[in-house]
Amino acid sequence: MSNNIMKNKINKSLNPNISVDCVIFGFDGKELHVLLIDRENELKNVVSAHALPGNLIYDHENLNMAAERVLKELTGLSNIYLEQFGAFGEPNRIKKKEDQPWLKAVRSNPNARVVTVGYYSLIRMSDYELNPSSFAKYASWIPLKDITNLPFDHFEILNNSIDYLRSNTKIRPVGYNLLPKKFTLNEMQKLYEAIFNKKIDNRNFRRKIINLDILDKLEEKQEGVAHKPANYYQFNVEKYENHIEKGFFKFEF
Amino acid sequence: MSNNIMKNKINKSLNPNISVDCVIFGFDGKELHVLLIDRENELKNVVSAHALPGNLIYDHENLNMAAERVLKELTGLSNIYLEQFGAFGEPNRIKKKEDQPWLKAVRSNPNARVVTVGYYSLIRMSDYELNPSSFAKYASWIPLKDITNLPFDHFEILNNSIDYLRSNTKIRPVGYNLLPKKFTLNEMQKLYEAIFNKKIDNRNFRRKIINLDILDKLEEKQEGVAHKPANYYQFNVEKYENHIEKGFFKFEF
DNA sequence: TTCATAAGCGTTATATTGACATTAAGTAAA
DNA sequence: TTTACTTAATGTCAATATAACGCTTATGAA
Repeated sequence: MSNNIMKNKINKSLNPNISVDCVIFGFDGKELHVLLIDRENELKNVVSAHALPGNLIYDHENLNMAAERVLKELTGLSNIYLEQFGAFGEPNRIKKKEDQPWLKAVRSNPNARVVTVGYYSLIRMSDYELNPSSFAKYASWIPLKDITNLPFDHFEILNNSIDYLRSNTKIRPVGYNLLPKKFTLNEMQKLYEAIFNKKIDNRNFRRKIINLDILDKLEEKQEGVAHKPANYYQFNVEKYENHIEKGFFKFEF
Repeated sequence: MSNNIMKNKINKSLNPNISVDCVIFGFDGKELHVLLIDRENELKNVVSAHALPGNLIYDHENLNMAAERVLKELTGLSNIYLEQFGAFGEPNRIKKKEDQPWLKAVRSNPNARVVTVGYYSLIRMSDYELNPSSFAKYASWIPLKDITNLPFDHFEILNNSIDYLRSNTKIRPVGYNLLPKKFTLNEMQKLYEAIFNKKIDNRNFRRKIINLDILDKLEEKQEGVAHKPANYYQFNVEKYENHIEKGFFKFEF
């Protein structure tokens, strides 16, 4: 075996012990969805067909690259900003009996201990087309509220990502990736209500958001709606980024 | 080889690809310190003697357990609450030339790609004795401000943990593990000043902290000091835990 | 007695908060 | 063309939190 081939082989090997899993939240204007893959594709009659898109990483790529690659391979989505939110490493996290058939079908070393790193992202569903490449598997948007269990520790990972999303949303603005370019304040409010899963007073919401000074009010209004048309807003990217950077904290000294 | 021995061997094997690293912040009443191990112990003339305490994990332990074990083995510290703050997985994170001699001295597979999970903790230095067991290696407290470089990506990991600590301190109270059982408000203020590395107005600090309603004012005062004696306070554990749980966020709807 | 040191306190002007109900602007239907 | 329907948009008040700012107090040491 020549040195080159050898090197190539080493570089392109999947690491049996490290994986990434992606929690992609999508917003359709009404409720939060999560992007799940359909494992029937790989194994018929798998106990729970849906799972978070995730897989082992290659030794030549870093964790972010791995998450992006895996997401693309499994769902077709690319150019998505992914943020790490935690590592999950219970020794038995993929040892449940019902999860073994699938592991055996897809892993060359199904018994290896795997630590996974969780990544999450927020996107507007209408911006992306699922499974566009022939390489991509089958993935679909499932309403968050309908997800009650997942294989492995994916349900725990999902719940962790939700906690993370909520904490994060209290600390810095959210929505640039979730809302259309132009949106109404009520659409934005619905997004926040979806994230926190509770009703928000609309006067207070508007005041708070506007005082953040991250939005530009446009001239444009809704058209063709059977009610008073709402004004469109858009994010002022510079101010938005600035707030993302600094956060808005209660405790400043 | 009997089944038992085989099992034991599998269970007790170090995973070559996954490690944990611990950033332990200590407070002495004046400034923040970080607990670093001295690698001269294992290899003479190593380029940078100090490093974060960290090592590969066993396949039978979860990440938290691994962090606790590694910390104990390398520094002697135990019973410390460790919190995960990130995973670090650049493919070349341990590939720097100057780091190789040490890796070769301590790792059976020094070329393996290793992803590490960072844990951090905050403790009062006076509460713990370093290296008490014969098993423990050499570790010492280094003032944070004096740490300008570290081997591998440890300096990056350290900086990440500081960011995490600061964000966290803006969101929930800190200090229960860092301050003595009884402490003065000025000691607490010094802690916050050490964390944020800036002066804080003492009237405003007192008002904010007291309004948080997490402290109990004691009858006791300082004795033997050549100035007006300060009143002692202690954390009201129940209220403190409650605030840790809920956080104090600017954005409530 | 006075000196040095750190502790401890208070006010004011400004901004932010939560709670709460009505009017406005457009389409659709009668 | 009038009326009904639907969602958008707005304002006030009382309470609370904020930043900025300097002087007095209690103790041990000299």
